[in-house]
Parts: sequence; C-alpha cells; structure tokens
Amino acid sequence: MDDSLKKNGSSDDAAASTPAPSNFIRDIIDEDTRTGKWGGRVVTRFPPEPNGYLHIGHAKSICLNFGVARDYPGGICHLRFDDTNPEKEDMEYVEAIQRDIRWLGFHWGDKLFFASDYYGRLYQCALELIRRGKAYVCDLDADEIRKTRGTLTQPGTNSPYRARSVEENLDLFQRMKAGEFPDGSRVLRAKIDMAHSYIVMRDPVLYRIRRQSHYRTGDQWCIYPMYDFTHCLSDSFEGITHSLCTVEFENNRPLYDWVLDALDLYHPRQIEFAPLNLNFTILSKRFLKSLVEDGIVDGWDDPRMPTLSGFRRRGCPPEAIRDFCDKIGLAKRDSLVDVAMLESSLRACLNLTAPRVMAVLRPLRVVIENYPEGQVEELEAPYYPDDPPKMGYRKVPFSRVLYVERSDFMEEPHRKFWRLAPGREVRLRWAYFLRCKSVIKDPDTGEVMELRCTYDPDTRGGQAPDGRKVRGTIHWVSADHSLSAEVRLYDRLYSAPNPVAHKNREVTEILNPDSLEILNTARVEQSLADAKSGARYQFERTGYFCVDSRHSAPGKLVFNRTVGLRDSWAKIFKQGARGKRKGKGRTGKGEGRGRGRGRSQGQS
RNA sequence: UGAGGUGUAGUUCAAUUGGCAGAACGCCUGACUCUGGAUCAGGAGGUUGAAGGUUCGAGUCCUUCCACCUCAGCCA
Repeated sequence: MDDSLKKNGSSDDAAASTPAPSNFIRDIIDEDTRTGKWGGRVVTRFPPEPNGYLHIGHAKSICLNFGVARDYPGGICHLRFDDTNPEKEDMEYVEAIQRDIRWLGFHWGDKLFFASDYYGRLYQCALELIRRGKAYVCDLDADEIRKTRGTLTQPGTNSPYRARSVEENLDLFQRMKAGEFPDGSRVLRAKIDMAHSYIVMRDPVLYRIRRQSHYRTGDQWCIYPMYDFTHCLSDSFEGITHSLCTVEFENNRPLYDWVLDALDLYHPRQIEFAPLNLNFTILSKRFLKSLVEDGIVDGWDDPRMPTLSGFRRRGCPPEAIRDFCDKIGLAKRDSLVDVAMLESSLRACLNLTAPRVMAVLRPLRVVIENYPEGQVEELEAPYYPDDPPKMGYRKVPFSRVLYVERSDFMEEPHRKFWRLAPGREVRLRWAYFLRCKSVIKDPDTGEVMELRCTYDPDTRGGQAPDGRKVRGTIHWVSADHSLSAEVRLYDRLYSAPNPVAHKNREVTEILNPDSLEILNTARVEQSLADAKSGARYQFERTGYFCVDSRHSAPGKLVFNRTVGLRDSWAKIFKQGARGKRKGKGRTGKGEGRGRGRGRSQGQS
C-alpha cells in the first residue's frame, strides 16, 4: 500500500509535499533573495516554550517556518526551545514537542537548540550592555515597577536606581548571579525611555532573580533572562534571517531591534503574522492545560483536543494538517477559520488513503427468512472500490442473521428516505438485495427489535438479472462472524462558535456535553481482527475511523471517529424538520438563502 | 483617550503593484454512481469599513472619519 500512497501524493514526510502557496512573508523572502540581502541564506526557526503540548495553531507556525526552509534553496529551520522560565518548563514537553513536529513531517537535522544553552552568553551580553551604560540594576519590587511604568496614556517615571554607575551596576549584577540577594529583590533593566509610547520600551526587565531549579541547568543559575532579551539574542547567535512570530509581538519588535543594535550584533528581521483561530475551539496552552488538569478531557492527547497529539490519536494524517495549514493562507488580520476547512482537508486525504470496511455502529438485527440456516458465504469485497487493485480485496462472511444500522430503517419513511422500510428493497453492500417483510417490536416499549426479511438469491454481487434497480445500498455485518467493538464518536468541545470571546469563567459553561459519545455495542467485520494500533479506515457510509492507540487491544477493539463522511441525507432530514417547524412544506429555491441557511456557525 | 496593527464573498485568503474584483472551503442545482461517499458540471453570493479627493481609470495613491485587534508580567 505504501507505493500507492506515494502515487497519490500522500506522505507523512513534508519533504514530499509541494511548495506552499505564496504569502506576504514569502514575498519578502523572495525579495531578499533577489537582492541578496542575507547573502543567499534563508534561516528560520520554530521557538516553542516547553510548557505545554503543541496545538494546531503551532502547526501553522511550524508549516510556515519549516515550509519556508524546505522551499528555498539552502533553507534551514532550527528547532529552538525558548526555555527561560524554570517554573513552567519540563522535559516531558520537550519530548512531546519533538515527537509532534516529527509526526507532522518536519526535520531539524542537527539544528536543535535550547535558549538555556545560551545562558552563559546571554549573561555576557548583559554585562556588555551594562558596560555600555544601557542597562542598570533596579531595586524596585515588581509592584513599584508596575506603578512607575505609567499607563497607556501617561508616561512612566524614572527609577531612583536608574543613574547608578557602570561599576556599581556591574558589581550588583554579578552579585545577583552569585546569589547574594533574595528572589525578587532586584532586577536588571534596560535603560531606554520611561516615556516611550511603546510601553515595552519603558526600561524593560531583562533579568530576574529566581531560586528555581531549571529542568536543564538545574541549580546552576538563580538569575534568569526574560523573553525579550533572550529571543532576539538567540536569533542573532544562530544567524536567523527571518524571525517569524505572531502579531502580539509586534509591539515588542522595537525592543528586539534595540537590544541587537545596542550590542552591535547580527540582526535578523522579525516579521509578524496572525495566529490561527478556529471556530468552536480554544487554542491557548493555558486553557488546554486546565482542561487536562481539571480532568475535563482524557489528557493532552484526548482526541477532542486541538493538540497535535490529540489529532494524531484521533486519526488525522499529518499530511491533512499540512494541507490545511497551506490552505488557510497567511495574513496579519484577525481571523476565525471554520473547522469545516480542516475537515475538508481531512476527508480529501483520507479518501485517497483509507481502506473501506463495514462496521455497524448501532446494530439492528436482521433475520433473512429464506436464507438457509447454518449457511455461510464468503463474499469478496474491495478495500478501495474506486480502484480495487490499489488495495486489494478481503472476504466478508454472509449468513442468515445480520446486523444493519438502526438509522438505515424507518418504519414510516420520510419522503426522500431511500433505505429500508416495511416492504422496501435495498442492496446489501457487496452482497444481495434484501426486502423487509415485517418488523418485530418490543411489546412494552414499541422499540424496533428485529427485522424479518427475505433476500433474492439471484442478486448475488449486487445486480438483479431482471434489471430492476434499488435506490439504496446499506452496509451490514454477519451477526455470528462480526466482532464487537467500541466506537467513540467525537464532536466539538465547545458549543459556541467563538468560545474565545467568552469570559474565562464562562468557558466551562459552554462545553458541549455531547463532545464524546461511546458506542459499546458496535459490530465490525471480521477482517478488522488484526487491525493495528493507529490504523485508519473508512467505515463505509459512516466516516473515517482509526484504531485507538491507547485503549484498543486484540480482542477488545476501540475505534475513534476521525471525521464523518459528508452526509447529504442528514441535510435533507434537517431541512425537512425545519420546514415542518416553520409550517412550510419545504425550503424552496430562492427562499431561505438570505438567512444563511445551513451555515455551520452563528454570528458573533 | 497614547502607540502600534488590521479592514476585499458566509469563512479563509488572492488580485501581476493604477487596468475587466478571483480561488479554496461552505451553500444551492444537476449528472454519474453498488458508499445519500467520491467524481464531474453549473449556480447563488461583493457599495473592496465609510465619505471625499487625484486620475481616462482606484481594492491599490491622497485626506478625513469609523470599526476591530495588540500593549501597562520579575510569562512567552
């Protein structure tokens, strides 16, 4: 199957991908390449802080940075862990992040860096800044610094320690490093301008004292550099050409530039782009972390999580994530991407790569009265009906008692319902025509318990010799020969289209109570007995599923629904219900269009 | 209300830099079909945030206004 995957352009390695579409950042790089601004080099970096798992928003940045490196001659993308806050960072995250980037299909070769490896150089830079009279040790506490910083409309006031001599600053800073002062008692600040219109330029803190063991440097340091100081210098050390970050750092760019210029160092260009927002989801490490810690989800890799590990466990191919990131484009304006776009990429990829099998999610027992008791036929079914040789065939046992999908039967069928109903004939996929003769119900509840049917022996293979047609084809499994399985259906985690717009406290109130539905009585065809962990299938007519990597085991299969198939019947059904409610026969042609009918999200 | 940024179809992005406003997703219709899938064909959908101005011609240039986003952590 590997060869055919490649033939379809499907791959887990991004190197095989076609170049991403152009955007304003690539335009800039094109221009730089043309003018030789960076001596022909293109060096980007992806700089995560190891304080949580990567999510789909990071994928956008990864695809951008690694994609640029891939698409330009000699391009390189570094992976750098921006680990300057010992309180939040952990090796677990470092490993998870690397795993996720590799899974996404990108490689950093030997270009793996840690800001914590630069602590020594960073310290030397700080010393140099002091020597140049551009930084000072400030004894104000955090509260006092805040109070003297001014506001958006009012300038701040100078720290009383701003005028310290270079010698005194040098001495104090060295003693800060030596651990002579308690946590929080002093900081190193850049000496810029307390009246600057960019608040970040009002003598920003460069170093703080924190007696906190760091996951990589242990207790070697008790002073830690801040982001604004660390990031630009790390970029500079590594010879980055284009430092791509999200727009919330636009206000920090003057500081990025100031630090590098103050030290006369190699100076990459920072360019900002808008972060990804997805409707019905929250992309914020803090929120995702709280979902994990509060036990609202099963962990960082819960298939409902928008984390890369969540998508992986849910069965999303990395190629689909990359395709999505290419399709959403890149710009600076705020945006809220419809998850339908992600689903579209998912289906497009899975359609070409997932073998088809049959599984009945909510079984309804069918007894074929005219099929001989004890008889079993092995019917041949292609894994990939559009191009059978591509994936070959498997045998599917057929017998007197089957299960079909409950939703494929309606006792009083809707006008446009094509499937099974009393007296109706349908085709059983890859098998025979089947006609419903009678319905057996629970005498107490009235629930449909079983269908009594007949089959037409002349229709084996799915064609009638007399040429008669059936409208519907439904999937099925043999009762005795199918396997029981657990199927997990996932839906969006939030019921609001833009959960980010809600106040923090309210967010738990807009959780979708139906985000996980577990079906314990599903039946799947025999051929799935040896399905491997993570393997992806299309359950015909239902959707794409994968074998859960955590809970599935031989003899106890668990499947995750990755994404459903497009379901035009569901639309018809929903429209019918709506029309009825409004007292109109149906939704006419021109009518309802203006209301934005069928839009997958509300406004605001 | 300071500074910075952003406004183009329902959504996300294009528009060869002043020359017929397009694509993808979504939606609708039809064809085909042993998946109501896939595929194919077609369609609807725009006062380019607004108003002025320059120009033969403006999404693009100028002026004014409006809306939204970001910034007042010893987080990143």
